[in-house]
This record gives sequence, C-alpha cells and structure tokens, in this order.
Amino acid sequence: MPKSPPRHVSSGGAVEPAVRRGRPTGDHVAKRAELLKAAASVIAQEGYAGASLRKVAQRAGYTTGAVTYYFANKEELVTALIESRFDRYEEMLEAARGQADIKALIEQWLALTTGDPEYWPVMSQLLAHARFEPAFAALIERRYARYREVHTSIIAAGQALGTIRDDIPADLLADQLSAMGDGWMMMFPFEPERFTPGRIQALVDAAIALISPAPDTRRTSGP
Amino acid sequence: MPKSPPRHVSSGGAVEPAVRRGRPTGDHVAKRAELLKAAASVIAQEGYAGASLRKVAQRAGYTTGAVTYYFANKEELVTALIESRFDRYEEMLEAARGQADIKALIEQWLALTTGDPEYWPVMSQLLAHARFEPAFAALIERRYARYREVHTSIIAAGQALGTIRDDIPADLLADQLSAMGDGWMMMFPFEPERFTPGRIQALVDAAIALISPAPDTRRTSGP
Amino acid sequence: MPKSPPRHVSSGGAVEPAVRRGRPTGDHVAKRAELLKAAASVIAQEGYAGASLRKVAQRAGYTTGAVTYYFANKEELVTALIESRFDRYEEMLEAARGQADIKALIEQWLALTTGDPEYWPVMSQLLAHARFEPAFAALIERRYARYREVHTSIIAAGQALGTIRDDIPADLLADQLSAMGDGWMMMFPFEPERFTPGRIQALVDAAIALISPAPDTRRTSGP
Amino acid sequence: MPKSPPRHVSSGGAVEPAVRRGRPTGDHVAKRAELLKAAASVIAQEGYAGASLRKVAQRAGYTTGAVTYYFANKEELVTALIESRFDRYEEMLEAARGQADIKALIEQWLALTTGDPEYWPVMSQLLAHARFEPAFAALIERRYARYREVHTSIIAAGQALGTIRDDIPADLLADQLSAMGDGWMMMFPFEPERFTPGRIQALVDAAIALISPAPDTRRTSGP
DNA sequence: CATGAATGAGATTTCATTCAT
DNA sequence: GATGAATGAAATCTCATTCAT
Repeated sequence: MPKSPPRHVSSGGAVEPAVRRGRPTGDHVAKRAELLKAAASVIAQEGYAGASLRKVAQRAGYTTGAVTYYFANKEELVTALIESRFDRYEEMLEAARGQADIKALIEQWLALTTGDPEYWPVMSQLLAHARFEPAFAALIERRYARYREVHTSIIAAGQALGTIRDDIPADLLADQLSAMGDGWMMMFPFEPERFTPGRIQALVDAAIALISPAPDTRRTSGP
Repeated sequence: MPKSPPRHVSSGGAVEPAVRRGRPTGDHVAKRAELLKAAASVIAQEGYAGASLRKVAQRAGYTTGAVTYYFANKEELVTALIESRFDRYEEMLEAARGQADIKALIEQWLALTTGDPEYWPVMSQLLAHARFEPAFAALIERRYARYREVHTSIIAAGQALGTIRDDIPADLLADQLSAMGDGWMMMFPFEPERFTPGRIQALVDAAIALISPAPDTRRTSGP
Repeated sequence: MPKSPPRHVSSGGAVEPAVRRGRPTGDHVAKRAELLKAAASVIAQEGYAGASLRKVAQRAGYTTGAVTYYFANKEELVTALIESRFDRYEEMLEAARGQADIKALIEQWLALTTGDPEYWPVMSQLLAHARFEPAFAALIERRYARYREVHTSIIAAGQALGTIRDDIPADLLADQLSAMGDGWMMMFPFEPERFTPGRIQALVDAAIALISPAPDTRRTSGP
Repeated sequence: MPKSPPRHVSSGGAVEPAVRRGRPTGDHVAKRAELLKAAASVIAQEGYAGASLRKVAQRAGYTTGAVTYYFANKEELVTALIESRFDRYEEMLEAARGQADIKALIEQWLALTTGDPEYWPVMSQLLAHARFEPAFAALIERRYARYREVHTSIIAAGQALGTIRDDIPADLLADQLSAMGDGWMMMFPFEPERFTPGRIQALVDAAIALISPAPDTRRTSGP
C-alpha cells in the first residue's frame, strides 16, 4: 500500500528499521543530515543572509530542487539546523546535570563549541536572525529557558557545596556566564586568530575564578 | 567612476562644495543623518537582511533615488551607520578615560545602550553581518582593538588603586566584561521583557561584584 | 516514445495485457478511476491551476510516481477526467433521447449536476482551461457538437408535439438552454449559498416556462 | 518635500494635474493601463494559468521587474484588470438604467462584449479563477450583486410597462439572462467561428423573444 | 539637485517528468 | 510493477543600482 513520502521528519527520531526491506529507502534522514551540514557550512562562510538554497544545494552537490524536496522550506531547513545544534548542546547538558559541577560543564561546553570550528560562526548567525523568524525565535526562547534553569540549578548546587561564591544569586551568575559565552561566540568569527586555544583557556579559567568563592580568605580567617 | 556626486564624507566632515550659495550647507549632512536614523530604525525592526534601501527611503520619507544619491551604495550607508554608533560610544569612552573608574564606565555604558531602545537591536544586527563585508569587519576590528586597550588600561588603573580584583589580568577582565555586554546585546532583542530595568541593574551590579576585590575579608581578618 | 508502460486506454476499454496471470485485471482500471476521482476533488477545491499531480497523488493516497505510472502525463489524466464526466452526461442523454421530453431531460440534467456537489465546480474549471490544451478543446468541441444535435432534435420533437413554443428555431432554443446551464455552472461555485435547492428548482421551472408555448391564451380566446 | 511614489492607485481616479510641473511624471496611470492591456491580451491568448508576469512584461515590451514596479503583485495586477473590465460594464449599465429598457441594455451589452474580441475570452478566464483568490472572489461577488439588482429593477420596470412577460418574477428573469450571457462567454472562445455576428444577433433576438409577453394573444382575446 | 522609472540578477518555491532500483 | 529521489525549467517576487530627465 503506497504511502506518501516520509517528509519532514522532526529531528529526534533515529528510528531506522533494523532490516531494510525492498528498495533502499534512500535514507531520508541521512540525506537531511547531509544537507544540514552543507547549510551550516554555507552559513558559516557566507552568513545567514548570504546563504541561499542554491548555494546550499551546490555545496552538497545537488540541485536546488533536491533541497526543497527534503525540506519544504528554507525556514524548515534552518529550523532543523537550529534544532540539531541545540540537540548537541542539550545532550551534553543532560550528562553534566548529574555531575552538578559548573566547572566541568564549562569545560565540556568549551570542548563542544571549539571542537567544531563552525559552531560559533553558525550559531551567531542563527541567533542574530532568529528574532525575525517567529518559528526560530520561539524555538530559541524555549530552549534557552530550559538551559537557564539547568544552569541555575547546577550553580545553586555549587553554591550549597561551597565551590561557587554565594554572594550573587545563582540565576544572575548563570546569566553572566551565558552572556559571556554568547559574547565570545559573537566576537570569535571576527578575529579567530585572537581566540587561540591558549587564550580561550585563559578566558575560561578567568571565568571560573570570577565565580569561585573569595580565595583562601576563609581559611585565613581561621584560628 | 562615472559621475562624482556630492563627496561622500565619512561622517563628521563638512566638506561641502564651495559652489553652493545661500542655501544652508548643513542640508547634506542633515539629510544623511536623517537617512542613517531611518536605516537604524529599519534594521532594528526588520533585521539587517530585511533592510532594503527602499524601506529605508520610505521610512525617512524620501524617494528611492535619494538614498543612492546621498550614499554611493548600501555598503557606504551601513558603514556610516556603524561609524556613527561607534562614535557615540567612543565619545563616552574618552570622557570616562579621565575618571579611571570602571564602575562609572559601566554605568555610563548602560545609560548609553539602554537610553536608546534600538541600540542593542541595531548593534547586534550590524555585528552579526559585519564579518561578511570586509569594509565593516575592518572597521569593527579597528574600533574594538582600541576599546580593548582603553578598557584594559582603565581596569589596570583600578587594580592599582585596589578597587578591582587583581588576581585576574586586566586584559582578561576587560574581555570578560565586553563579552558580557555583547552577550546581553544579543539576547536582549529576543526577550526584551526579561530585561527590565531592575534586572539589568542587578546584572550590572553583579558584574561589578564579580570584578571587585574579595569583600573586605582580608581586612576583617586583621587585628 | 521512450518507454511503453501499460497501455493508457482512453477510458472504458479493458485492453489489459494478457500476460498478467492470477492478479485481478480490474486493478489497473480501478486505480485509474481512483486517481480520477482524486483529481476531480483536487480540481474542485483548488482549481485547475492549483491542481498539481503531487496533490492528486496525495489525495488518492498514492505516491507521485504512481500518477505518472498510470497516466502518461498530466494531459492524459485530465483528458480521461473530462471524458469520464462527459460519459456520465452522455449516458443520461441517450436515455432521455427516447423520451423526447425536454422537460424530463432538464430535470435529469439537474439531478446529475446537483447530485454531485463537485460536478459544477469541476466542469467549470475544465471548461475554462480546455481551450488552451488542443487535446481538451478538440474533445469538448466534438462532444458539445453531439449534444447540440441531440438537444435540438429533442426540442424540435417537442415543438412538433406542441409542448415547446415554436416561434424560435429549435437550435437557438437548444443553445439558450445550454448557455443557461453553463452560466449557472460558472456562477455556482462563487456563491453556492445562493443556489439553494429551492432557487435552483425555481430557475429550472422558469427556464421551462420560458420555452413553453404561450400559456393557453390561444385556446382561451376560443368559443 | 519628496513623497513616496504614487503606487497602486485604485482604478477610478484620473485626477491628472492640469499642468505638469518639473519632470514628466512618466504617467503612472497610463503605464498601468498599458500593462493591463498587455495582461488582458496574454490571458486571452494563453489563459489565466498560462499568463505569467514574464509574458505580460514581454508583450508590453518591458522586463518582469517593470511589471512588479507598477503592480505590487500578480494579484494586484489581476485585480486591477478585473476592476477595469467591470468599470466598463458598469458605466454602460448606469447609462442604461435611465432608459429602463432591457432590450436596449441587451443590445448595448452585446456591443460592449463583442466590440472587443478579447472581452469574453478574458472575462471567462478571470471568472474561472476568481474563486481561488479571495480578493477576486469578493470583488466579483460585490459587483455581481449590484448588477443583479439593477438588472432586476430594469426588468421589473419593463414588466410594469407590459414590455416584458410578467409570469416569471423579475429576479429570476434577470438571473436567466445573466446566465445566458455567462454561458455564451464561456463557449465563445472555443468556437469563435460559430459565433458569427449573425448568429449572435439571432441568439439575442431569441433571448428577447423569450422574455417578451406572449405575442398578440392579448389582442386576440379582444372582440 | 533630485527623482523615480526601469533593469537585471538572484532568491524562494512549485511542478511535471524521468529513471534507477 | 511501482516507488520516490532527483532534476530542471519556470514562476513570483525582491532589490541594489543606473540613468534620463
């Protein structure tokens, strides 16, 4: 019984049949992922405004029509891209939540975002444009709200343990750290040469120092 | 160069042709300023990608031709806009440099950026796109480099005076603060309702607390 | 002619290849009929211009490929659809020809066209477009010519019997009635709410009155 | 003080300045009319579905961009076209209303619609498509409602005078006549050769005969 | 001085059709 | 026998830019 093609599968499901029967499915999911990668690459290099479907198609080695075959819209393509990026971050966040260690989280965030040299360039473009596409804006608001919660709870846990300074409310600290990250993300693409691994590490260390309890003073105030 | 319409002065210059008699020389400059204002408004509302010259002209109450008459092309218009925005910040910075008080600078920066509700929305758009227009990118790199210097020297002065913690190098602190500012700028347009004056002040206070020396514990531990 | 997929029989023919064994021969015919039904439905709802093969396939629950498998191309699909619609009318017409009663024919035509709420919407679309596809135009010209003949002869018979006014030639009356029908067909889809069963009946009654002989006045003027 | 261009002037106003000052206005209104004519011509020849802006532009001797300069949309172009066609009919109708003579109206309608060989072909296309463009549908419903009123009142007046049969309510007669007109309009483009002036006149005469009072019967019933 | 008509390139999107599997 | 991936052409629309007036 013929079915309409499995178009526009939302990101999560990787429910591939264990045994592919009949004709190879052409692997809709994989093709979409391939196109998303091409889109990210184009956005990183040409910016969101300069990223036409044509260029995405070319980079992936297809025709424009193929892109719109796999994604109904440009909007849908970009939405899927944003989702996939956030999914990666969220995965990491879930893992980090168990550890309740903000420093570890920062390090992992660093590994994630610097592991892919396109991560910051792409995210900054998506973020800048999201406001003008209601679908994106909603998506980002939703996700960010969740991150803020998790960040805040991790920091609060750190404060309870005494590993994080407690003279500033956890939610403000969370916002500060997020803002720093977003700020680096925005500036990185301008002068990637300034953001050497060494300097990035120094910035991260400094951030950790900023949120750590006042050094040794407690001990000093002892007997 | 087919025609040489009125010299497109970079920003402040009043290099008007001597030929004009009687008519106020300021006309040209004033009209450019008007168009820049319209451009900022359009960019804030529709994003950089959505800001066509036609819309700018319409918003300013001019004709399409007027825009390209007063600005050689779109790039020049946006360049002038970026310059004008940076000029405002730089003015403030020069004043603040004398005071050598980072806290005062932060407060003034806050007054500047929140005084105009379009400041953050416009800057975030310009920043996001600047990378893809060499002229913009160069401009921004140049300006930012100077700001970093001034910020760093102000912070270093604060460290010397003991008003700023000195366990983190001044240049890193400067970068952290800048990143926070940029981060807020990026997120503000998404959820302006989250950035109430109260919360912004709390964030700023928290930022100041972060860079302040460990609170009087040392002195307390004294005699 | 690159490939010769299953013979695309014009409409009724069951010229299935003898090769198929076991499987019901009616499949092919039935599937074509199903697709035709879907096509009619799509055309009624979205108009001819808005009726893409994809939509037809979707509505029928088939794949894109299926449509072009069962019909060589769009033209053939639509041709088959037109034929099938005309076939229904023609069937009725043949039956009516024996009765030689124009009033009965009108009533039957009414039953046919209002029995299926999509009849007028579909026909009006097909009619409007037929002119620009030579195949359709030829088909329609041919069919209409026959109808005109039959209508005319039925009306002429009525005139001979005195049940239809004879001060207007039968062929003109036939054209008038056809035009009225086509006119209603065109306007019906606009304001279906105006064409209540009651009003339609009134229009039909009025049409019958128009073509009836002057009401018994002649006889009344008798003795 | 520059003003934004006078785009999208609604059909009615021919308020041209008596004295054109400065640069010739380029005659926005005239250009729009020119493009409408081209559009009508393309629609008549290629059908609504086949009438692309490109073809319209080509026929008018412009580029596609020029068309969208004068009309924001394809929709706006077609709306303007429909309006202009209806305006012509309405003008005539207003004139005819004074005469209160349905026969004269029919003759004038005939002159109007057959005077321009594209009238019927264009109108039939517009009508067929109007249903799928809410803007068109609304426009047509509104106009037709008015026509029905005027037609009905003219016919009623004729009935009062005894020049029109009064055994059928005026509104039904009006609908019958309109339907005939629409029906001819639909079929004419198929077989223009059948609609010779002679046959059209015969059809019109027949229509008039249909709605005339029963001939001479009144007189016959006299002494 | 300044306008606004017009261009031409490019973007998104839709679609009938082809064809390897 | 049937699928659905992929194509390529065309359509609508937007826009920076040019240029005669």
